[in-house]
Amino acid sequence: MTGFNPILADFYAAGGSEFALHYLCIMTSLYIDIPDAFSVPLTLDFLQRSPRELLHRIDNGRIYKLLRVVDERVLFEIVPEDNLLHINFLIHEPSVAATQYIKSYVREWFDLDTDLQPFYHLVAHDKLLGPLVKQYFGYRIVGQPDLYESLVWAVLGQQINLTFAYTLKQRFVEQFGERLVWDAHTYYMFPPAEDVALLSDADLLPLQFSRQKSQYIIRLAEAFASGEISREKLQGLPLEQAKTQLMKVKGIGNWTANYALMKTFRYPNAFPREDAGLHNAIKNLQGMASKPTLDEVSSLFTRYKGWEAYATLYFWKSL
DNA sequence: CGCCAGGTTAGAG
DNA sequence: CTCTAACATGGC
Repeated sequence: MTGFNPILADFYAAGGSEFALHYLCIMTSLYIDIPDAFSVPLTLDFLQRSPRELLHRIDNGRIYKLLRVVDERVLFEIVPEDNLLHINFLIHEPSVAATQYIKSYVREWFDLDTDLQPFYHLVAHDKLLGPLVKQYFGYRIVGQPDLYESLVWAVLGQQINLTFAYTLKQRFVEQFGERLVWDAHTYYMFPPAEDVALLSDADLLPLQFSRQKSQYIIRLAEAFASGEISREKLQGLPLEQAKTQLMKVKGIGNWTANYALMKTFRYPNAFPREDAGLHNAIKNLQGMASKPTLDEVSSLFTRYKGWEAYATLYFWKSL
């Protein structure tokens, strides 16, 4: 605890302890309202895609995560309840600013502020997506509020299968990320750009990064550490301008830029048109003999105009 | 062993 | 602007 709390001061003066713990629990609670079209089980499924994920932990339907907020380390759990998410801060009470940050982080992470009704209305009778949005009602884009982390993860996943991408990420986070042990579990944070900027191929090649991935990631970290790129600089730009800025960095092509625009900036019309998984999903659902060409993808997506990101999410879900 | 994977770049036409 | 080779390595 930091700062003076008159109630706790009175309490400590009285010499009790059980009451203090109880009181702390109440103090460190936070509630987030969730919209109707939000599926907790589907969100948890997504978060548990890989057993190698170290940046959050799911246990008994609760989500645990450690975040750095300026110079604070905040460990919290998210407890889904009927129409809200209950957030408990563990270890210690965060500052007011950090509390607000966590609250907006979670809202962004699960995209709780998007009204999905227009999308559901648009594709209700769509031959391809209609059945999917019924089956996976309330499935939302789990985003990545941190632009740097979003881009590094996208580069890690370029041209390799997702299983191996998670292996690389696990090694990267274990070796270079800060960790905190609490209640017999280890929580990790993504390696900060300032640290990664100082690495070299000699550090990353042993983790089985290709020379290309190693270079892309180090240069990306340098760009963030120097302030050359930041979420703040790109926030609010029109989609095409933001994409152009991102693609100036080596290793960020059209696919990666769109991925970040979709997962971090949440442009509803951004989507990775070149994505292999998307192509396979379309091929399967259409019963095509081979994967669609880029022109065919563009043509198909005209009917999802304004909701391309969510259309892509449900195509991926079909795989 | 072969094919593919949540691609990107540099270079040629 | 489009097409191609090179990159690099695990998963299945």
